[in-house]
Amino acid sequence: MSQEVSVDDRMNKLVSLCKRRGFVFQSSEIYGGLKSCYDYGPLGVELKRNVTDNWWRSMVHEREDVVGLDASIIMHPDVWKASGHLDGFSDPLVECMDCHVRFRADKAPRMEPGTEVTFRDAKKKKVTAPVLDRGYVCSDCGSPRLSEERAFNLMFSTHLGPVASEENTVYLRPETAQAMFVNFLNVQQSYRLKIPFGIAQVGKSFRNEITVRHFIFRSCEFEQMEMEFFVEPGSDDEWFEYWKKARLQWYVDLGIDPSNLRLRPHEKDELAHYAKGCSDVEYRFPWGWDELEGIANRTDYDLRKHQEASGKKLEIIDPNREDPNTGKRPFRYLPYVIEPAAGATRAVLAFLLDAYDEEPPSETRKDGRVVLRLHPRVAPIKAAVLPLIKKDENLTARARAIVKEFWGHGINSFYDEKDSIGRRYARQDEAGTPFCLTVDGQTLEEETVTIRYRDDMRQERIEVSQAVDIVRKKVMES
RNA sequence: GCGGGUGUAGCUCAGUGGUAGAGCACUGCCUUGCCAAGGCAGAUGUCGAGGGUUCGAAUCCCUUCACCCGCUCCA
Repeated sequence: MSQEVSVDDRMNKLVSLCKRRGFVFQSSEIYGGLKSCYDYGPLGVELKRNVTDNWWRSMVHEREDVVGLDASIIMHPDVWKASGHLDGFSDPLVECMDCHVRFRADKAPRMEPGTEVTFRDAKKKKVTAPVLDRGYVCSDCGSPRLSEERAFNLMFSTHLGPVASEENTVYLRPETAQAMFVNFLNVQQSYRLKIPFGIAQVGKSFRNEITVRHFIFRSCEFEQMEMEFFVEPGSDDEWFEYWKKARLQWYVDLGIDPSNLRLRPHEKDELAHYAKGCSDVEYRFPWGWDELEGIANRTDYDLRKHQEASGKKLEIIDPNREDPNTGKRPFRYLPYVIEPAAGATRAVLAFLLDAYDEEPPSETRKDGRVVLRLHPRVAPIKAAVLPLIKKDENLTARARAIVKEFWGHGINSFYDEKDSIGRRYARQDEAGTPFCLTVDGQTLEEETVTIRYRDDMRQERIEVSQAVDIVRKKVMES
């Protein structure tokens, strides 16, 4: 019990820290805030960019077989008709008049209309009532006394053009994936790609979720990191296994505690209609295990749907191979797709929660400290440069020069001369800055600075001329 | 959307009808100079918002917005 309270506490403390230090603010706060919308402050924007940049680097830049795409958020409405989002996103919801649970009509237990069913009402009394013509009962208590079905379209709609009308209704994308399918041949042909290959995209998606919860975990406007990997049918199982492993490892490599991560295969009844297999990368959030990323074997479902709906062939033509069925060249086929689809904003929350640590008071620090043990690669600021004494212009000038040198090498670093040195270290600990360089009298005499490590507060002296290299190596190699 | 809870300074919170507060944080100066040191001075509030009751509302009533917990959905 006490543990649950402290876990709850951790989330609340993180939300406070996010606001206090400028990671995340509530959107439009001075107007009372807007549901589920959040803004990323000076440190938050750096962290989020580092997360997506590291994803891009690992998925696109460090591979021969994956290329990038940045597609428009508004797409032709037929795309969503073909993908099934226009239908599938209008889930009829029903509320139980007895237990007040809200559930999806299409997932409710079916019953023959007119059947007398016995269930317990709100006062737990046994009641009998006939099943309505709709032919289902409450998925929770079994009551047939239900509200009307109400359709909820989960896509945001707007109009393309100044006059609002049915004909020019368009939608904000509910996922980035469809742009990769629609552009499949454009990318493949322009870049002379051979199967297997992937198309990656990072960007915002929008869903009118029924319930939003858990800070930035589930919001109506969110950021995705998705990659569609096109493979020859038959090799899909192997690639599915490959990407499951690779994606889990990505989080581990960026410092998430492996004991807080797991791969959870979907149950058969949980699988989306298009998927042959799906596994979620889950993180142990304060409220329980929850999804960071889904890796799905989408088969040729999407390309087939778009091929049918658009009337354009989306097949790969391999002139050097014979069709296994006819024995003739070329071999034409629709590739299968393995999709690792990650939530970037969810990853940000996981990185923050996993890094959040409170140290009790110790000999060196009587107040204890709050420290974000972020991996150096995702840390918003890599190095803080601090003159030991503000009054000495020689020290401040030297420190500022060092910061400039870091900037010149593309390393985000920060200059701070305000308050005592201990207080400045504490501020950087809360910001997750892995390294502090302190410029003191010795610096001017022998061109050395102390480097102080966030995680264990250890200090050592290094040559100023090597500072950039040392920090860069620690950021890149750790 | 349903049920329960919360909303007062940047953060954590006290304040149950009678002059809006504390700690930390923040700004300036002095002292100190390697882990949130001390002193002096200072600034800071639509008491979430709107309406009502009252001589008087942070406090009572109504409406609304946002957040948290459960149900539900998803990356």
